[in-house]
Amino acid sequence: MSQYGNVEKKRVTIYSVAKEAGVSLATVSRVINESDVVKENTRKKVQEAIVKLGYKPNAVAQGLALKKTTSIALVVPDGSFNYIDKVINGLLDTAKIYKYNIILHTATAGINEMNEIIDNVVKSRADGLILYNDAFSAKEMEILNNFQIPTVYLGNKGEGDSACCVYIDYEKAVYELVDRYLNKGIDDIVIIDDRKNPTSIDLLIRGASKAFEEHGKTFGGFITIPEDVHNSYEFLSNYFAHNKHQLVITYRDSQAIAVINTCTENNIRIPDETEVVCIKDSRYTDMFRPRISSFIVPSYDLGALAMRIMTKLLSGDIVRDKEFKLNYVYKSKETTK
Amino acid sequence: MSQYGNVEKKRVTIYSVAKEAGVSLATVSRVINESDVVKENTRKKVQEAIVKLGYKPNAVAQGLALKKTTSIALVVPDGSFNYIDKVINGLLDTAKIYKYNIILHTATAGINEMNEIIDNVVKSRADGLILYNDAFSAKEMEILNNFQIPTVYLGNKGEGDSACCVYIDYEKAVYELVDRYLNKGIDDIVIIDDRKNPTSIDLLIRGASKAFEEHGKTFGGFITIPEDVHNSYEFLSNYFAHNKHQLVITYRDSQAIAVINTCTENNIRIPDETEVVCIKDSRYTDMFRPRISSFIVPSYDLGALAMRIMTKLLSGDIVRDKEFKLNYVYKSKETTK
DNA sequence: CGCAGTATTGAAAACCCTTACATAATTCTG
DNA sequence: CAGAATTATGTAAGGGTTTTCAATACTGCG
Repeated sequence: MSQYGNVEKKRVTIYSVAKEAGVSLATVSRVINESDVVKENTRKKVQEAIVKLGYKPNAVAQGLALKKTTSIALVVPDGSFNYIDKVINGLLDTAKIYKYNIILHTATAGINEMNEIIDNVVKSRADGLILYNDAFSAKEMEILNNFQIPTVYLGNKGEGDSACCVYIDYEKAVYELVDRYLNKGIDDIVIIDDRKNPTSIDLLIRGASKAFEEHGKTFGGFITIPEDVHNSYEFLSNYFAHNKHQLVITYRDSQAIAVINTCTENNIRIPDETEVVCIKDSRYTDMFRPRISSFIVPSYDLGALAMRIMTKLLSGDIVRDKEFKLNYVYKSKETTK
Repeated sequence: MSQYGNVEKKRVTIYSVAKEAGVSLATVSRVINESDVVKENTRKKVQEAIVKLGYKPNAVAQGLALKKTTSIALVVPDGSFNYIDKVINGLLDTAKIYKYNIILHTATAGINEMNEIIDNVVKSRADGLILYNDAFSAKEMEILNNFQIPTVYLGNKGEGDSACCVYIDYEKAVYELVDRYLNKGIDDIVIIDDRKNPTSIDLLIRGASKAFEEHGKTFGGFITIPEDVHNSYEFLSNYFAHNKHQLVITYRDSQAIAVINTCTENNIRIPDETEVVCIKDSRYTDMFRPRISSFIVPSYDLGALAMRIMTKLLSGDIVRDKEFKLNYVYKSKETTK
């Protein structure tokens, strides 16, 4: 079977173009790659032949000859698209500018899966790897470090110190938030951990702990949704029927919504009795009623920056800063006083 | 610069393995490709050499030799990830099973962009193309038809009759829905069109029109959000401050939420005075209060099926059915009586 | 007009695989 | 145990590019 369908059209290669234009294939190659040595006259002949035959360079052959594919592998956690859409948009837009293709991989947490993906990435000879890693554990990250490929960690710090990373400083965000509440004398603060974003939740807890420590207290307020619970909504509903807190911090919008709904159902008034803050802003935090207080984060820029750093890495530029923290803005809306 | 980083490690190729194992490269190739002609003894030697050297086949070279890349291009509308996440999940999971790589492209509506993407796809020599096309116009689709590559349309019908397509039959869904309301004597029905998913909205309107016609009436109830309006929320808010309808149908959850919020703000009681149905279900339709009545659609299966059809297409199997419609389930919740 | 020097072009190797065909090794048959 | 039939391996061409180095075509100058 031919490359495209059953119609056996003969392939148009650099040879066909060379023949059509009456030059050697080397010259055609030079025209394609915009080398400035080729004479204006021959360039025109070649260009015409290219148009006439509808020639499109074969990136596979180029990849083999150049030992680079101008494609980069993007690994994201399974089922994460709904909350990283803007990141991906930023990443893809930037990739387009630099003419990189993105090969998309999803990974469920797990070492086997991670190894499989790496095999795949190596096999595909992607020039680089961007890993959105708020759902992977240190163990999984370790696998990556053993394998040499320019890598940018996205959404969180990397483990090895060699790789670049781009992320929002959630630790500081939570620190500031909690500090503010502690100053107001509010210390019944909990963080919801649904075990789906371990590395990010770690950051949140670290931030809260730091604030508590500075106030001479110890932070212990995380509600961990047990692993065997499939419907976290039900779990939270049950929990908030029996417990009340002054401030509930969640990572994702869906968790904030679950908390707000369950509180409301249990006649806990928001924000009067319980305040809720969602760390990761989304389009829904503004559409939901009450509007959910959250941190506005530059998700698009996050993706765009990651990709830009990758291009720097690949062009051989020295990247001095390894760690890029992006700013957030806290936006108090209707779920906080 | 070497393929990976600055360390100029010498590449391990099929030659190195052959040398290490004391066989010819043809034999190594046979072992890799699990040909059954090679003797058990030599196979073992080769396998050992592969492990020892850490050899990983080069898909680029394979692609050149085999004239196929085992990768398929996925084109989705810009900024669509938040609402097609499950589709992509299904698609990627299936691709993984069949060992296909997915090269991701986003397209804003527009002919230039579409041409650029096609250039890119051809250049990359992807074996096939899957197009999520609920945001592209006929004009853009036409470009695709002029170019020979196995294509599966996802989320909507294709224009040409040659290509396969997988979609939810929204036309029928709306037809049944509207028919039910007309039978109850309710005919003040409107569809919100935000101009972002023209082809899908067309289906909705067609379904509604058909139902109206069968009842001897004409359907004219679409609220089109003007092109120059950037904040559709504000537009709807303004609209519903002055207008009231018995049934409002929206395509996406965000539109339904906007309608519900604006109605509520204008003291229009839902569902008593106005009922709202969201066609495309999402995780938020259940989390929002009131819970939004919607059509549950098998998004994951949609993606999975598209990919499976693609593998059939590529393996040269004859695909008899070109059009795959998936079933939906209407779920009446709290925004309808 | 002839030659040095420069601007263009071409030939061929390299990139890393697959596979048809040829050859070598093994097994089977009488 | 020879020769046929079969099985296992090797050789070499081909896939479509880039790029080095050599060859050729031009230019300007004396």
